[in-house]
Amino acid sequence: MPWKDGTGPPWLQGKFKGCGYRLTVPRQAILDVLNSTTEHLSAEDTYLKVHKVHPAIGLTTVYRTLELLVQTGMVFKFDFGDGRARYELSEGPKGIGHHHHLVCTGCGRIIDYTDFIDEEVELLKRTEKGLSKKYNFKITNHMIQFHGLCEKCQ
Amino acid sequence: MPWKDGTGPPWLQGKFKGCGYRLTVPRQAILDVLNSTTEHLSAEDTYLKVHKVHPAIGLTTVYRTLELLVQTGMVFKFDFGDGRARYELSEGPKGIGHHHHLVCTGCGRIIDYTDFIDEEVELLKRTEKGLSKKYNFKITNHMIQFHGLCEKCQ
DNA sequence: TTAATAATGATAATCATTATCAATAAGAAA
DNA sequence: TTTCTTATTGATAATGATTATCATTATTAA
Ligand SMILES: [Mn+2]
Ligand SMILES: [Mn+2]
Ligand SMILES: [Zn+2]
Ligand SMILES: [Zn+2]
Repeated sequence: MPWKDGTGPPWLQGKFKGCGYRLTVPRQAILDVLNSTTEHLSAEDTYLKVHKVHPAIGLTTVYRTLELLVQTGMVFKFDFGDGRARYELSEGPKGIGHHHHLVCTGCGRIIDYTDFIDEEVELLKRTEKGLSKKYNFKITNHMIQFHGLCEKCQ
Repeated sequence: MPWKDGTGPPWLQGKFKGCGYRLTVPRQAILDVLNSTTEHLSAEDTYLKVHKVHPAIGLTTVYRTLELLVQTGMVFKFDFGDGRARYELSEGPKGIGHHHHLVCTGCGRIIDYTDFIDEEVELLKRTEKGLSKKYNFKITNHMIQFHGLCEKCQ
């Protein structure tokens, strides 16, 4: 979402302040959890992990913070079809970079992949440019998922 | 989902029977509604439209039927971020063919697009082949969304 | 400090989706 | 047809993820 001071899209930490938000203990803790996992955590997953270190932090705050992180572009929110939203740091030191997902419709397993990204990126750029022009749409992000059956499930 | 008699992936109508399911009045009515709109209907949207012609058909049946249609591949289920699932005939006489979506994060507007699909299709094929091999994943479908701000919202 | 305001967390409320289960409808058998 | 067997339906209640409230607490600026 819009950065209140007009700065670019920063990542993590003090970047919060660039939007006029406070980087509080709960927010820091939630960022830490997201930054130290490769899983696709639900709000409750996140809450449980945060809870181990900071038992006082509530589920409501986790929901609120995740939403804030999504709005500021620091976190991506996904729906993999299991009835709860899943969150993932959009970028970070320990995190995997930009990637797409394979979703097993059998067991729900998610595979991050970055293969073929080069070709994809090139095409996506062209596509985004064309779409932006034709539909006068300001594209800020894209989402690609492949659905199918994983090794075990097929 | 799997076709009980081993036939290919058919569309609409009597195709139901190929799976051992009955093409009942409610199911027919729901298919008719989906087949006569270009909107991305939620379960309740669908119910309301069905209700005008068949007031006896209940919301539960709409949910069940939509899920069945999704499982049999006749309908795609989407999450555009507004808290309810959206459904669209995967293919049909009056429907638009395979396409992807532009999602406005401002007002929720959805734009179907088929532009650049040729290039996309080619790349997707290659990508799917590569991913299938590398991860031993049987890919059955893909989902692409571009998120951003529409004309009005930017 | 103190004042002004942003953030938090316990709780209750929403609301889309599912589970139940008795009543019906549809297809097969007689 | 008539009967039998089973799939389907719909009213209702239950579930469960997410949000709204609101009094309390933490943070920042004066
Ligand atoms: Mn991922
Ligand atoms: Mn569409
Ligand atoms: Zn699987
Ligand atoms: Zn818009």
